[in-house]
Amino acid sequence: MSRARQTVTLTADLVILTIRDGTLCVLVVERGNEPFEGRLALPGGFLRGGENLDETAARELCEETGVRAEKLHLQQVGVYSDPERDPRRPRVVTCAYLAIAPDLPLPTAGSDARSARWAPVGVVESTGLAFDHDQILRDAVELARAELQFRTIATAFCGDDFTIGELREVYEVIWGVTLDKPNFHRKVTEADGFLVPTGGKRPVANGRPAALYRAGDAELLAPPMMRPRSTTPERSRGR
Amino acid sequence: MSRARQTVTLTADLVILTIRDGTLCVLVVERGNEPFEGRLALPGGFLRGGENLDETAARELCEETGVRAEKLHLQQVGVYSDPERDPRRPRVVTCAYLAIAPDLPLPTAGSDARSARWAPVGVVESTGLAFDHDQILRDAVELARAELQFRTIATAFCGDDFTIGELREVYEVIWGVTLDKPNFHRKVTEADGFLVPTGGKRPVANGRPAALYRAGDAELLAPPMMRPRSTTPERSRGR
DNA sequence: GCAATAGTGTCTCTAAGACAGTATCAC
DNA sequence: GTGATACTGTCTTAGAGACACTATTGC
Repeated sequence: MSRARQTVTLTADLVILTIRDGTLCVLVVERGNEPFEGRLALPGGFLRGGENLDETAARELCEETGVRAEKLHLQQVGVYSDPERDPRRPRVVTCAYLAIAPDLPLPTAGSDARSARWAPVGVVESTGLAFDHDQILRDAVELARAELQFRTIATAFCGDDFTIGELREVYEVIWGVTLDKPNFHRKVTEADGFLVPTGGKRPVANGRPAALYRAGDAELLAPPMMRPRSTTPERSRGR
Repeated sequence: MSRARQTVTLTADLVILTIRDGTLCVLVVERGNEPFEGRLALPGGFLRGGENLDETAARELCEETGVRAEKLHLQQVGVYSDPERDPRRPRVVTCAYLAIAPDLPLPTAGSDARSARWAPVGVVESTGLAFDHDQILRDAVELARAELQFRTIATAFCGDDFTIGELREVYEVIWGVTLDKPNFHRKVTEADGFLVPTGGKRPVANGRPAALYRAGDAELLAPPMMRPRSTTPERSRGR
């Protein structure tokens, strides 16, 4: 029996991150069915006939956020396949995806009437999620932290147009550090293909208006954005 | 039908890399069954009852190389789930793993009498593999290239004890570049936790004997090993 | 001695970090 | 004007790269 090939069902679970009010937030849903009915969980869904898992994830992402998935950053985190991770039969194996979205209004009273909402990652990590979603969330956030250094995904947290101050806030919130404003400004404006100035300006409550930028073509950030070494109390959260 | 939950079988496929005679090589097997009978493919196997996919991969790795999987580097690359990737029913979805091994003798005439053998990655990429294994191989090699910069996995290509010249060869072969010997030496010996001197020396054919090192505790290489920008004709191979 | 590889010293230059100083807004 | 934020200039310093030089072997 234990040597037999397993037949499993596959799901794609989403860790959709955004920044709201200076806090890293994740989209969670309240489960309406067993198992773990009433508990918070990551959104996700089953693989369907004609699609691959990336398409499953993109479909779910669109359903949950109301935004075309092509406009958001979406990448695999990993596969979670422990035999005991889901009590259902046949075995349920999931592929976790990291999605990054700007601060957008959810379709709360939408057609599905899903109880999807943004919750601060820190809060969710202490209250706990269903299944092994705590582990998935930790892994996805750690992946996002690492990718910020070498790839240009930080712009995915911002809207189409954004200021350098908003981009800096992305790094500061996700890494839990404070960065030097002048140096950050020089660094990102000089990184080739990272930012494209739109020419527009955004008035600020009090102060000089900030120039607006759009995301450039580059996917890789060269040279990388170095993460400060000293100010890193985030390590303690790791596995 | 297309909206129905799919039931699938899961496999773990392995991209086992090593360096032989100054060439990056991958372990391939000749398929003995349909589909793709007689074609070359990556080794892999089905998920079994009591195990998760990481354990499936570790078991296969041990079977193919004859080495305890804990001694080798093993990590997920990604999930490949296109509906047409495997003609069998039920659908076969695979999770690809990257494994890194020192140049070791294969159990060729072993119990299983598997036709496993090392083949240069460049040759395999031009002759082609079964299924979507060409894509998997490209992704795994690209992952290895990227990870070399920031993690200490290069030591996994070496034996227990190795010289700095051997370690430098790992970088040069995988990146397809030549690195400055003195600068490389200083860089890796000063990186905290990367190398531990054993005190031993290895005589060389012609020249001063090289000091021997073992892999240190660090997983992250800080500061990272920067990959030369100019000498990179490898990009053209990408997807 | 010569050839070959291992390893060190030193100079240059780029880029990161610190931080003073300037620009442009609301009031 | 003050206060706030955006942005620029400049100095310092760490580290990458180039490369001359020394060290230790086989012959």
